[in-house]
Amino acid sequence: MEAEILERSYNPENIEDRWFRFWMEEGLFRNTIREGRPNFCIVIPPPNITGSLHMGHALNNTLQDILIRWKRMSGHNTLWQFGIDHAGIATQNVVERQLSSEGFDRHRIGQERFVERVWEWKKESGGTITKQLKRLGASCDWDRERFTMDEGLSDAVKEVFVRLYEEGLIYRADYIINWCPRCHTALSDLEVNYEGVKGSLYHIKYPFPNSRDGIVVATTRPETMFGDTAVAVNPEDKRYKDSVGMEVMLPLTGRRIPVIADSYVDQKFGTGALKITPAHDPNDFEIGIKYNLGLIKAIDEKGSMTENAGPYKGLDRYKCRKKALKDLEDQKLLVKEESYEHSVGHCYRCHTVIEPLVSKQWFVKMSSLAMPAIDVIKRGEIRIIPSHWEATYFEWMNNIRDWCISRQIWWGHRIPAWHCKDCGQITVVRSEPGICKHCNGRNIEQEEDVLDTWFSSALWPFSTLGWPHSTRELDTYYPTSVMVTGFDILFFWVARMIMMGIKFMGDIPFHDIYLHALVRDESGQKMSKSKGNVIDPLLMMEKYGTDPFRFTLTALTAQGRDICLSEKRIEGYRHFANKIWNASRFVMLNLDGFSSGKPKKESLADRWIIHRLNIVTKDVTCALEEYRFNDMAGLLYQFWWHEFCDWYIEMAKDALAPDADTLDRQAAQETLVTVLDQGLRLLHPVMPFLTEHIWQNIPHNGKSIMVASWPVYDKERDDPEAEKQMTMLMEIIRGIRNIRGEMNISPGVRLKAIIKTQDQETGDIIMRHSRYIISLARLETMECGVEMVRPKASATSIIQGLEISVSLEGVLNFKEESERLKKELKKLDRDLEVLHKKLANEDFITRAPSDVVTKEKGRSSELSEKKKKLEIILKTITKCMEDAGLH
RNA sequence: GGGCGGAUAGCUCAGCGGGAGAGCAUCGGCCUUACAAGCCGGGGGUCACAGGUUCAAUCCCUGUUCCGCCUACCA
Repeated sequence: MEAEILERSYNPENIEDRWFRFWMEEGLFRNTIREGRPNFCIVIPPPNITGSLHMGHALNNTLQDILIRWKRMSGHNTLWQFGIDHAGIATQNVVERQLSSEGFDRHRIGQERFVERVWEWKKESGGTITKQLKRLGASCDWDRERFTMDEGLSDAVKEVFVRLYEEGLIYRADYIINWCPRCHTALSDLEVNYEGVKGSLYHIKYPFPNSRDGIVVATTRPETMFGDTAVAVNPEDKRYKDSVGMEVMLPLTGRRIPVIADSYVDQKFGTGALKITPAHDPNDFEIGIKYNLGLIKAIDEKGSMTENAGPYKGLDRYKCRKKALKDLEDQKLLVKEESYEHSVGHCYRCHTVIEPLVSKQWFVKMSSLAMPAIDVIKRGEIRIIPSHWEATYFEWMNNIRDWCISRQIWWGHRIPAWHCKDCGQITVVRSEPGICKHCNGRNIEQEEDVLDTWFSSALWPFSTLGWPHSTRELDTYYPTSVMVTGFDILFFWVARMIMMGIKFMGDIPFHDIYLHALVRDESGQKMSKSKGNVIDPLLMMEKYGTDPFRFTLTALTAQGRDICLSEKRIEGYRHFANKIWNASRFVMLNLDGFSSGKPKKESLADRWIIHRLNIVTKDVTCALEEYRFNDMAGLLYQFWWHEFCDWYIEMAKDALAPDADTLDRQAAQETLVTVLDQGLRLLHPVMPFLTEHIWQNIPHNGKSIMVASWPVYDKERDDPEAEKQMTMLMEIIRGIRNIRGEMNISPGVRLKAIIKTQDQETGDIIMRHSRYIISLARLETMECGVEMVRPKASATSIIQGLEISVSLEGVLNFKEESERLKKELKKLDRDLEVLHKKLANEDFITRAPSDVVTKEKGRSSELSEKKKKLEIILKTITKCMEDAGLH
């Protein structure tokens, strides 16, 4: 690749697409397995086929990409397994909508044709999210893309279903389930969102036969009364003691139902009498079983009333409610209506109010699967990060309920079960059996229901690697390294993967679970289309560049905290990208005559920045190891901007000047290239495009920064002496700049500085590096030594025992300077007061650790010393003011 | 109802038993030829409230208030 001079400023447009293509063409994303290397594997949380990239995806995949790129550079065998989820209900909804716009519905074209239509749709629109993830720079092994509905994964699904069925862990039963009347399917408990809804609590009188008296029940859903099979009261309830065992008449239909007593009923709620509708309420269902009440279905799968509702038959459930209430009122049986807020289940896909229904469905028995999945977390075989999610996990797993896995839709894995019309038995096998296993009859039909999408997702960590076949990838990468996902699907997905992994692979699916936060808007609101507060990641990437966008997400990803994203932050980090761009540009413009090699003459600044680079390498690596993404970003930001750019580059300028010593220049060039190279590598996982582009244009070895080695901390390169000396020089420079700033002296004015040291040695160090101070503090001259005398008309700072005076002959405003010193003294007094109090405390001296005491004593004497010096200076200033007649 | 998390600068957030931090915003001074998407400097906080533990608390414990979130069968 030919080097090019960088443009004057960072412009992401021209570089992102280009380098992504380069990586693809070079096959750098591809998983390569080499013996003797550690393995690192992430299976992607599969995006929905219907999806397009939102902030959650952007965050989730940025973090995964950071980990994968880091491990790839560290020399691991790496696989980031990509794939897509068929999203049963969501996809079916999309295609149904399409059909309806053409004037069809799915029942008219039939299941087979419908499924074909979905595949057609997938071919056209299914690739959207893939393209978008590539735009984000995701370094998945794109050649290994899998789809939950493809052949291999479907085999895995069948295999698992059959084995669970054979073990008795899958069963079919009549049970109360959550029914979505719009999607026309059963849903698992997790797929129902409960929301507070303002409704009413209706008090309805159920009369005794041949009596005007009766029992008043309270309900939020009067339309379900046609399915009532009893009225229940608390056995302790004195009001109803005599009624238990009697019968009441169901209003509007006149059917008789018994009054029963059960302690489940809360005397204090409503009227203390509860209507029992086993076919339409999960609790009532339980009570129904307990008392053998039978099931009367009043509402059908479309949400309309059944013949059991008598004259209301065929009415929509809400229309029926309205009409029934009016009729009850006419009959004076509606005793009271009070407004009441309660929570109502909604379909998580289409937001329709869920109807609890009794229906024949397939279930997975969970308790025996859950137990080992609890243990692996307890034993620490799988770590959840941040760990506080463990409690939530245990809570759910310990109270786990059976999982309803059948869905009455057409898009999904059809349940591999065949019903025999002759003997009524079920045959569950891996492939079309042809005959009934029980009676050998040929009159069999496959179950129409399909499986919950999460059933196939639960197998994801091994099905994508080839299971049930034995493959090299499966051998190498299972258990995978880490699962990176949002906490919102901890139960939906993560827990189920653990259970299935243990069950079918005999091993955990991953070692770590990193649960990241939700991305919210800047005021902490969940982003949603209806609120109109969504920030579109694609728009952000276009506007500010992918790298700054990724960096922003990374910098905001603190463990256990939600992310409040504002566009301002992205803009800010674009400035950071520009800074890196320009620092690199500076280096490239100063490489005349550069030849790589160990410098013969290192300056203090060279030693210092190499030392800092080494430390940052250690810290960044450590942050990654602990999933502290925000710390990683912060460390890199600080190092690049405030150490490399603000200090090292400025200090190197002298050495690069045309008239500078050749050896100095060589050392500076070598250092600049080294820091740039290593600094870019450290940054690459977060900002892949920018770093690749720059890296390709500086002296480098290797094909791509993507596969350049990850920098390694080397204890030998620690240089605490350089750090110490630089810190002192930096503080001196800051001290002089501070005076300039506070005194409002323009940067154009060159100053004279006089530094009085306490010992000769320090003076020598300062003099040896005076060029840094002269240049960065913009001095004309600098003198330094033990014997220095402060000029009368000068402003002074005390730093590390040094008395730094800036001569301001003729320009010093004595009043201003005395104010400045007084301010400084006031601050000192405050600090000293605290310290004195502490040191005067006998308990502190005796009980605090001795190093703390020593430190505080040292600080105290340092500050006292400083105070003394400042007071003397203030005195002379005051005297000067008096002499000049100022007050 | 149960559980979890949060309350730190104007904003968004780190930190966490011994000297209150960052980015952005703000104010003052600068076109100092890598960068005005920049440089230099400044101001700004009883670390929600009340107790307790400790030589020492923003940090640990208890309680209160307010905000999120998860979870649950009160009709």
